[in-house]
Amino acid sequence: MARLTLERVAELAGVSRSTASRVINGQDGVRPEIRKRVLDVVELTGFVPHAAARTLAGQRSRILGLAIRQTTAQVFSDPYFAALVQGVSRACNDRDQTLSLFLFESTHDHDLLPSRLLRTKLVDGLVITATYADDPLLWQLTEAGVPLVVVGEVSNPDIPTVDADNHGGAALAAEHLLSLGRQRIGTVTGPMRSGAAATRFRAFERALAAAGQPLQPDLVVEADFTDDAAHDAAKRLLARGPDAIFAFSDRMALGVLRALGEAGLSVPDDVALVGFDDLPPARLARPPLTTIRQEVEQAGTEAVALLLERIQDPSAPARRVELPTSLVVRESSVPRRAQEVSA
Amino acid sequence: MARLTLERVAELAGVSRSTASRVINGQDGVRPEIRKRVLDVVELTGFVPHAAARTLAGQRSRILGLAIRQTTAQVFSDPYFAALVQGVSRACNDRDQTLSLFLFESTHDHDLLPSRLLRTKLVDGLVITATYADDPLLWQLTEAGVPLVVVGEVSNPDIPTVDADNHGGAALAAEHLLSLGRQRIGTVTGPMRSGAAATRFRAFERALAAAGQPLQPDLVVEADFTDDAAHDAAKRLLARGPDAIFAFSDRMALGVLRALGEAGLSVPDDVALVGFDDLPPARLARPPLTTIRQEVEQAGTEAVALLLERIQDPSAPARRVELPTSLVVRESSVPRRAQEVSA
DNA sequence: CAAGTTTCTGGGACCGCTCCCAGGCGCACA
DNA sequence: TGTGCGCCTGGGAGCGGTCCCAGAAACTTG
Repeated sequence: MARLTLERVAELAGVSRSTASRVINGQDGVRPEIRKRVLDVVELTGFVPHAAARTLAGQRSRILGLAIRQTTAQVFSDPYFAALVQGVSRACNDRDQTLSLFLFESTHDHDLLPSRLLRTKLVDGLVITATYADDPLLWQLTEAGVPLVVVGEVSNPDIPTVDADNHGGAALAAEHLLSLGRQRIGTVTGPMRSGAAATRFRAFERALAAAGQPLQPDLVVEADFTDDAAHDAAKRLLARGPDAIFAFSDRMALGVLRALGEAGLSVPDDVALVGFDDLPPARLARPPLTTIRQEVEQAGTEAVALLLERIQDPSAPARRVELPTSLVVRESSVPRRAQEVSA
Repeated sequence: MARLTLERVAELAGVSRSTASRVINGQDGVRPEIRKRVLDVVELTGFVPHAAARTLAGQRSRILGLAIRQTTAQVFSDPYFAALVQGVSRACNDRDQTLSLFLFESTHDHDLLPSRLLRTKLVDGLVITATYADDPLLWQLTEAGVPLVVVGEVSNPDIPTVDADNHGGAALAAEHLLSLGRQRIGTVTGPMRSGAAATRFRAFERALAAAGQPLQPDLVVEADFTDDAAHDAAKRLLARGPDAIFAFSDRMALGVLRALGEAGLSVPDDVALVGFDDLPPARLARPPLTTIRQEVEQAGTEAVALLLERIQDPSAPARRVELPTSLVVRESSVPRRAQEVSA
């Protein structure tokens, strides 16, 4: 059986390749009657254009890459990335793009990204996340002329980004803990070279200071967004007797929670706890976690939209989208007197 | 600047396109001296062959698809899939393949899979998971002649699969709970049309029966692998007073744990709990979860290996790889008397 | 009704690579 | 030294589309 090609479809419809191509790509300038004839044949045969041929001839692959740097082997199991992937995937499906996922370890697969995905012209553009604000990779990529969108913060103003309102979110957390009357408010931060962590930190610090209750340096510990690191960091922190902790992600909050449990401290009675993200684990934790909600999945779809814009017009100024954050109060931070109220 | 193409590389090396191609593809039959000349030019220029052109000419895209059906919006956040993706991704990187991720909702994106990924010849083959044993999609795909590997169980013997030893794992769980002296052993199963769930159930049932302590029908409740469903199912189950529960996944065990907590029951004192998977959440749960360990990430890499075999020789008999399972005992099922031992 | 437009349609030239085939060259053998 | 054979190498023909351009057809307009 001869392969089904555009040529064959054209033949069956009694038109030329060019005309068939126009119809299939929805270009106008084809008489309705002829258009219908072609569409009928397409319908009948189930013709679908060959991806590679299209790419080769048309210079566009309709494949978008999603690159995630794996700091540790477990990073991808972070529900944050799961949600992000979900959003990106949905957007790709909706906008007729194919998603290519690229998980790389900085050390090992580093050059695979440029060579495998980019210089081969496999992808039209890249959504990239889990990078640091001044990641050299980003410069490398922009210089290579790859359409790029970063989910998170970057220092290079020519790169479009989509990010949560980290500033507002952290401020909400601070105000909330203050409103509970907590006096010794501590924090388990992410790595400070991460833009998100740095921003949350500054905002948190500022909000506490504004309330006349500045953040005490000894109540600040740094972790790396994993629960294990947060657990260890929290153990150090607990020695300084905080009565409230703001963890920079839910996943880290879970680690903190574990440390609190091991120390025999009750939440929120002894220590109030607030996380960041509002992903499923927050709700499932015992006690359920108060957290700063951000729209991770939406960030994914938004990133795809930005990337498509970028691909179409690479010279347009880089847009930056900021997604809202909000406070979700659960049991891990209810006021002390209301503590006996159950879920 | 003229684009860097194979032609140009050949020119720079003073050889023909064909020879350059041979060198780049590692074929032999090229004089070492000439080979070196070409490789030097490649090194110097950083040439990488154009993916689409290769695909078009060579009939192989070097792209593997990973398709995951999304039963609920949250499925992908299941750490099981996270681990699987991780494994598949790593294997693709190692074996010079690109990974295309396709998350689809049965209802909405169903036909996107065949048309977007397959008929366009975008992918050389497909790893597919989260399907049911007799999923019509699988027949459809095999009939379309797409090289296919399923992670899980399928009824069609012509499809290669990689799967955990569900039978052995479930038996381990049963024996373990029996060894604790539990009398009223219940189970929260996955959906029975899932092959894994069915197998685990049969094995669990059989192992209990073999010990002269058959599974009581009223102590069996079915859920759908999500924690919420497991939580609800467990609430029903608890009314029948079980003293041990085997949940068919860690994620479900977490839901059960929540239900137990809400019912004021202690684990493992009142009810011993065993999960399945041994993914990170199991260790992080309070108390840490006894579980049946399976090598999810390895399943991913194995699937890629099988798929590559399949692509190379589609007519070879379908291999089935079974990965070992093992019992990991943690606090959720320690013997009653040892309960006071802390972590 | 001729000439000038505008609208459609068809053909050719690629896109960059792989693969097949033919020819050149060197060597062994007779 | 002539012939045969094997090893390398180069050229040509696609792979299946897109895009540009020219020419045909249909429609204006004076």
